[in-house]
Amino acid sequence: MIKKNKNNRITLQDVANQVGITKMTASRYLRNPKAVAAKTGEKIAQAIEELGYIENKAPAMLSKASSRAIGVLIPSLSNQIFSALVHGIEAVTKAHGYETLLAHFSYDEHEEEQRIAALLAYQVDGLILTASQHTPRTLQMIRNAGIPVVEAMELPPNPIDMVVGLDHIQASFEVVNMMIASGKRSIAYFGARLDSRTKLRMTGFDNAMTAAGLPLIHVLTGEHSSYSLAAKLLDQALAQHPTLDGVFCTNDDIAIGTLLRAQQLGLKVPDDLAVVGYNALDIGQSVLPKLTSVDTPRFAIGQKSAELLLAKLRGEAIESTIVDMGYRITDGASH
Amino acid sequence: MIKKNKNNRITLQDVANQVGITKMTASRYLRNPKAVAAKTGEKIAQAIEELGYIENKAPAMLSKASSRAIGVLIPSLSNQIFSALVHGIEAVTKAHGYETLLAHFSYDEHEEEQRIAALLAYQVDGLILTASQHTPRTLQMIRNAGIPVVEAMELPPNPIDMVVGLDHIQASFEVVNMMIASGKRSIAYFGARLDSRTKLRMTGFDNAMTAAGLPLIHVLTGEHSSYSLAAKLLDQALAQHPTLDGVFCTNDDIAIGTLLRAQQLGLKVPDDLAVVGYNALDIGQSVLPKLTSVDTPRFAIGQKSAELLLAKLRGEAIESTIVDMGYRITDGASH
DNA sequence: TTGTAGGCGTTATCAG
DNA sequence: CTGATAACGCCTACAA
Repeated sequence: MIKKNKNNRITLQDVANQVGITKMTASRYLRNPKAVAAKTGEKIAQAIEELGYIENKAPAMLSKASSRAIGVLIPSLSNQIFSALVHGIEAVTKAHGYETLLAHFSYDEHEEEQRIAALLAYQVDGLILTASQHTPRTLQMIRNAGIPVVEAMELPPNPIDMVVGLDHIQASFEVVNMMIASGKRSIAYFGARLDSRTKLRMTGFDNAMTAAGLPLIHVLTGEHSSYSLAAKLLDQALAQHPTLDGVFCTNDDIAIGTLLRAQQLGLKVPDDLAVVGYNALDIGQSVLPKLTSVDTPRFAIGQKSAELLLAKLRGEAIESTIVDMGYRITDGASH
Repeated sequence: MIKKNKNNRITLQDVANQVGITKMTASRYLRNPKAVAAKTGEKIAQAIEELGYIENKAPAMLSKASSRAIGVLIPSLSNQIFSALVHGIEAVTKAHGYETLLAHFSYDEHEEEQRIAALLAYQVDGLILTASQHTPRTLQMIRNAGIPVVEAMELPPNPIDMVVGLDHIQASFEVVNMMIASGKRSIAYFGARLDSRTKLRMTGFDNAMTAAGLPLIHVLTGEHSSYSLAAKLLDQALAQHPTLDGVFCTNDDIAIGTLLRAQQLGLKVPDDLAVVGYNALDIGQSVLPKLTSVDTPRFAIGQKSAELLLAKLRGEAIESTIVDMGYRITDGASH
């Protein structure tokens, strides 16, 4: 009969009892199997297997300086961008034996604050954030925790600590200039769910249009972006601006919805209406014409963010605490 | 100067020192502000604010039976289905003051095993899983932990504990019968990333086709589903089966990609080719004709899963440990 | 209303 | 190579 503790979970003591040693030896074996006698090690391994022992993170969180876990905050669980970012992060953290605690906050600063408090309660050694806007209390909590932080995706002007991102204003400026160079004159910006990146892209759009002496047309909504929402935005834009000949969209979901709607209305893309997206999702390759979009290196941003964070945790010198990972404009045919 | 402990994080002792009381009183205040004198409470609140004290989960994980956290495992971070499931779960857990620890495993049983071990190391009180296939070691770990488990999304024949899902075989059977009733005779099943739900839907497809005396056409790939992958699948299917007049897809991503590709090839949907999807994502409403799909109540499944789990944690009697949440076939026009 | 003592599971440290 | 002891931060139980 297997003895269990109050929590009904197997402890190192149970393993030690089974083998007839002290938990100290079992503990040593777990961290470094060669630190105990080969014979003892074998018995311990067998007991662990037999009892189904699972590590307990609590004591480490309680007593050690490091919990060997980092927290990652993403705005949304259904966005391929952040999925790729997380995969990039985990490619690095796994290789270094770090746990990744994931939390999402639905693009809400106060929700972010609560999730960060929860992650800090789990004693994470570092944080990777994906927004550049934080509540004062969030900033205070992070300061108090005294842990390294990476803000990923953007290049915020007043970073908390380290930054790995790209210049969304510049990328938007460049791609809108391409649209203007194609002869488009009445271009609208379609924005949804007004998060910080949506605003940066709008700034880039505004800069390009203003520089060309063209009017600014903004069609914005606070709703979560979706394909069907895009159709509504286009209908609205065409009603107000019948001469509309181009749309720069804050993301590919909006862009695809706009493109499909335009084609349903009998508009030729890009001749009658240019449509440009952002993020270069796969679906942009499945429509005709292929979608012109801004490709962002989110996997690489994740990797670099994790590398910077772990380097700082190891106390290594960081060459640059602000890293611009750049972007690429895809050669679509929709602009 | 604020005193900090070894971990450099503020503890209740720091708060108590600041006020000139013992940490016990501060602890009491946190759990129930009315348990201490009003004046003391005010001072404690002020000190907590001033020092930026954040709860530490470690002692609770270490000493109490309950960590007030549950673990949730999802296969993918970029799938709206699981995003909705998680939102449903959190709607319930938040209301009950439970933390949700999220992990993803990329549709890989062994990755799932590792993530479950990690969640158990964090002393979660319960688990919500989204797959019905688990490694033997996963099952053993869960048994050893002795915590309640909900398997969500499917109705597995040999459940670990509780189940909240729907009958994918029946849903697929029904929708394929609709295609047959529309006069389609040469229908293919498009499957990607062969997870358990893909297989269940294929079984439903097979059942319907066999019952109608029609041939089984399977076009499968182990790749992650995407719009552009769907185009390849359709090209392949048409090459092998020139008389193809219908496609039942394992999900809407594949279905939309198939529909767009069919239209690019000049095929009329549904007259030349019927296309039916699964999950009823928003994009199905943005294409013409609107996509016929199977709508699954994933938010409600999340809610119900969390409710069952918390009820069991409270020791309440559960009426039924297997809950079928049903499905609905959308009235699209693509079949 | 507030304080004291002890314990949760693991590991650093020091002994053997 | 292995063992004993103390410590981590909080909470339960008991005491004042």
